[in-house]
Amino acid sequence: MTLADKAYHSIRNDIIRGELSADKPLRMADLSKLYEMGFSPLREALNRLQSERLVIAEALRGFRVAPLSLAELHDATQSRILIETDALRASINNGDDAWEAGIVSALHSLKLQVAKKGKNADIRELEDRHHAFHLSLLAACNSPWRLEFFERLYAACERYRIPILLEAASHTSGRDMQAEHSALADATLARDTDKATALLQKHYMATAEFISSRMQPDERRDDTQNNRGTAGGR
Amino acid sequence: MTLADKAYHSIRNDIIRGELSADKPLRMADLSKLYEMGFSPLREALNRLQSERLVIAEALRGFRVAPLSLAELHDATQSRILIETDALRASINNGDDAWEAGIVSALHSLKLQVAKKGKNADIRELEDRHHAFHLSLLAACNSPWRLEFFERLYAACERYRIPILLEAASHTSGRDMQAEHSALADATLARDTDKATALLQKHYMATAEFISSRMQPDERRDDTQNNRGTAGGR
DNA sequence: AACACAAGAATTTTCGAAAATATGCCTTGC
DNA sequence: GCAAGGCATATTTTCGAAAATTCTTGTGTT
Repeated sequence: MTLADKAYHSIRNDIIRGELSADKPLRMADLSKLYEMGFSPLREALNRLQSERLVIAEALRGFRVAPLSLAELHDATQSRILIETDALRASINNGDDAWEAGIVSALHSLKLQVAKKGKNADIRELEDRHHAFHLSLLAACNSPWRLEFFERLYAACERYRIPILLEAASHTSGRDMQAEHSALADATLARDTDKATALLQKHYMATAEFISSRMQPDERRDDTQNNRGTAGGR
Repeated sequence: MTLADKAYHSIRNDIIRGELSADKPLRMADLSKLYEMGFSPLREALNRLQSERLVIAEALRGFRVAPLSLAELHDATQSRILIETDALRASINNGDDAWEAGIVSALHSLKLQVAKKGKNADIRELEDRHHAFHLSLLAACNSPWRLEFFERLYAACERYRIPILLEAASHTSGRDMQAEHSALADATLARDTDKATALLQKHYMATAEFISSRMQPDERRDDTQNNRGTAGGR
């Protein structure tokens, strides 16, 4: 694995997990110190992330973390539902024994991690297993393109979910995520396509709704850093 | 526009138009001569294209043009249908006067270019207008993510279409592309969602079928350069 | 006071060379 | 004759500095 690869994974993680916050300018000198490498591998990583819409590049004005907005959350959620319900349908049609085993295994692994809740440091592991579970459902869809889009949208949505997960109050959402995951796995393994896709849709819409309701405080802003308000004062 | 941007557009074009053929290794020294710039902007461009699946990168072994395969053509076609029928539906719901005008204008522009057929050099212009027409249909869908996926899949499919367009025999496909485009525009402007999406689906499936049938000769190989078969001879 | 302009500083982008790694060839040993 | 190992070459990857551009600050003019 080259330095550029490491840079890519590190920066991607830091953006998704919110350590590099939305709209933050990414100065080469700072990144170079932070990740302990020269400009070349960093710029290569940033160029990849630009294609994935996690960073924005402006010619001769460098890179910055892509902004967040309610509009994008809704667009990403709707797009996920479109692509994943289709992929889930295909998976249910094509899936073999190994696919089923993968789902059971991923669900169990996720449950185990949820049981260990409380420690903040484990949120990353929890997220990895959550991602693995949703991927396992679609794994047999036999469509590299749709899986690619799944990955893109998963990353896009994770950026909205993580900050809320970090506020311990996350369980007060009034819903039982694990029950939803189990029901989704059950319907899928039972090859009940309509039920499974309906549950998947509800699962994503509920999450988007919950995030929307909690996003009001300050992050709802759609426009990029408008200093106008503060600068003009007095 | 920076050198890296120019490199990105040039290489992307050359891959899509087939000047850089599938699986071809992209050596830095060659690219540097061909595009007349140093390694840095070239590598940045290649990293972007890697994210778009137009080039493949292997750590410490450089880049090569992404391979073509019947399987990918079918996957990309099915994915296009999924995403674009949805986006077209949304566009028909949301579209305003300017959207309608854009379609009429793009269709007319496409027709004009088709009329000028014969000159090979115009295929690029023809392709640009074809792309613009299909984009105009979806322009009002109000979903940046779906438009992004449209662009990705358009590029992926164009790689299969272009080589066939270049063989002058392309018109012998037994179908009238312009009639299909006109019918598609008519149904869309009439806000007949079901008819428009059905036409779009047929349009793409017919193209994929035609390409499939013509791909037999030598490009059908799915696996990347497997020397096994020839080496083991007898 | 507001604006235009210019010099200096900060930053991004690009280059050319050095370091790291892979590839091909040739020898050596069996 | 053939595989294993090692040297030379080719290639990718990374660095550090130079070039190009933007941003900031200060000055002068209206």
